[in-house]
Amino acid sequence: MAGHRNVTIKDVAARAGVSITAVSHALNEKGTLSEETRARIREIATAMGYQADALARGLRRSQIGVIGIVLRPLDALANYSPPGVDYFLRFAGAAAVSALDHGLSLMQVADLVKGPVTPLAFSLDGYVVTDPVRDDPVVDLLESRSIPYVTLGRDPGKPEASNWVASDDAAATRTALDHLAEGGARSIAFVGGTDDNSWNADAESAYLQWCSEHGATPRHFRSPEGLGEAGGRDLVPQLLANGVPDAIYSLTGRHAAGIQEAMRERGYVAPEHYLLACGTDAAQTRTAEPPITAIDLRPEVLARETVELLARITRGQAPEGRRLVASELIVRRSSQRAE
Amino acid sequence: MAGHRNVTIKDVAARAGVSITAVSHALNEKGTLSEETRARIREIATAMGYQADALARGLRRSQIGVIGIVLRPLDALANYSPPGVDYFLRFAGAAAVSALDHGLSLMQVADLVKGPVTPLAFSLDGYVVTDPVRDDPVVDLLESRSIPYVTLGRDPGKPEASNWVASDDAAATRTALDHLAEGGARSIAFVGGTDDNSWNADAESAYLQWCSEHGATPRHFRSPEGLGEAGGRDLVPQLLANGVPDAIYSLTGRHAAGIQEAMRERGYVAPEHYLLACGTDAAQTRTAEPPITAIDLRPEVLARETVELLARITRGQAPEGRRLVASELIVRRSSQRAE
DNA sequence: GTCATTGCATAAAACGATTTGTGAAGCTAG
DNA sequence: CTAGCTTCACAAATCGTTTTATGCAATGAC
Repeated sequence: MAGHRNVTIKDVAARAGVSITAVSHALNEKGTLSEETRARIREIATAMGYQADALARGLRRSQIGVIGIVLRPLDALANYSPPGVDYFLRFAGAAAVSALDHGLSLMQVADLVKGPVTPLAFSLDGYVVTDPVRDDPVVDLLESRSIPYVTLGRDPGKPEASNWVASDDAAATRTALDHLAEGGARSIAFVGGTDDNSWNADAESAYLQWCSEHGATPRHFRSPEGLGEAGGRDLVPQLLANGVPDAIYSLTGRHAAGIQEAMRERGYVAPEHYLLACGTDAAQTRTAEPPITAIDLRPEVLARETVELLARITRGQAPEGRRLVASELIVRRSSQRAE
Repeated sequence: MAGHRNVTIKDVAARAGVSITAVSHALNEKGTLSEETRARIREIATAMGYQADALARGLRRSQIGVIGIVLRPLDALANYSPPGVDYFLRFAGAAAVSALDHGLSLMQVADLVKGPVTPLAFSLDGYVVTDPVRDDPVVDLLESRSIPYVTLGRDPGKPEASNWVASDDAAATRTALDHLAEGGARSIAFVGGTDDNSWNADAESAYLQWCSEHGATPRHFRSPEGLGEAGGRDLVPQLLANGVPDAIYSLTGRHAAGIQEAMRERGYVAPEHYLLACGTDAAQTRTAEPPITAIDLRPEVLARETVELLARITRGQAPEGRRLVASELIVRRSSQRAE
């Protein structure tokens, strides 16, 4: 059943009694062929089941219809799909679907900068890079190879860049804090990550701003993203150092889950003893006991916008970047003061 | 920052003062160059940051270092990542990692047979096809293009084929049924899917066999995979038609979840009123209330074996296929008779 | 001094498309 | 009849590799 060599442009040309140029022009609406000839060639081509070889075409056009995606924060983690990061999985899945709408397909590329990388990596049409950090080596690499890319979240080191899509983290943070304040919280502690990306930066500065506007004393903590739940747990003694805070706002889902556990072990349960909210929604926030109020960053919308921007750029169109996507607060039990 | 054309083999040749043939030979350990020349060329090449263009190389070698994966059962579903199918996600994730071990990377290809498909689809080195059904059009397509592939689960229409890896579903089914019987169940109902794939077929026939060996009357139901939880719910009246069964063994996680819900609504709770077990593990079986006993198909092991087999085949080595992977029963509350 | 033999390097032909430039007809205008 | 236009098709160059076949020195044997 093997040896069935695929039909090439040469085969079609032979059958149609024309040159390969004619075939190429007919199929790509180029050149100066007569409409009759075009039609005849098209007909024969489909009859023979001809499909242009993507590699050969790509070699000429330097476009192969595939974009890469680099999930930056996951590069750092040992496991590529730990629980609590389903924001990225949802984003990647949605990006793949969106890509199809533009006739592109999506290839996930693991860590572009270390180790042997996919041979195809540098032949892709463009990249989506999620949550780059300042002076991100992946971004630098793409720049040096002049491969187009769009980042999800601003690149903190490139304020002038416009090739990004991001969730409106400042607004989301204010919404969450307002919600907690409405629940009666006066002192709200903030827990962020340590990666130098725009998500952490924007949420943090929005928190500080909010505190100053509301005359609250900021209580502000950080824990490395990589530590996950353990990082959240370890923070609890500090969180309790000056008494139990009225509310805790944790950016990452894994920290939030760890905090909730460690708090419970000490006898503090949300929403009775404190309010809890999280900056991103995940399986963990949904299934926690009690379920944790969280911000839905709307990865599907973000993915659509990101891929659309990248697709335009690869098509050489003028990019209208810097797109902000509004998030949505999902109120759950952890922040609803009992009646 | 653009226009920074990548360094080609020609550039390296020019700098080294040799022919491009020499460069190619030096870098690929071919030809009859002297060891000194080889070394010198290698040095210059790395100094210049040369990396062979994957497309051009692929055009010659017809191997680009990328394999495709088709998640067959998901093609049928509207959404590509509905809850309860995380077996596939785990499998795909693990396959990607395994691929890297073989210097390959993995590209997920959505539905190869309908609609416009990735241009690159037919230039990939090979495919992993999960759970093909009888006369699967995807498999036929790959055959007709003589693209190598390995299936996860036997192709029911190709008993002579050896290019497959599968979980040992007959053994797993017996293990689960034995476990339920140990819990005191005499009548055990079986719920399978309707897809004509080997998973359904093997589990079903193992069930019938087990029943005849144990003198039990088989009570055996089917519901289309696509219906998900609703399909499970709708089956409950039939399941209860002849009284409450001692135990229910549902192959898919989504059916199991639906069954559990609809049973509870009628006042039947596992494990008090009946025992429940599921043929695959998923977020739903873990977080259900009570958590559902399930079979861990060990997607990571399956992925490793599958990719390894495919990698050998693409390298032209003699394939040793037909690999069976043992599953593992995870006992949870739904099947543990209270003391 | 000639003829093999060996050692080393290269020229040229693929791979399968796209694109640029050229030219052969057929037609019209003078 | 010829110059000038169109109209339509094709030859050949190109993309960046790999691979096959060829060739040139230098060495050794007689």
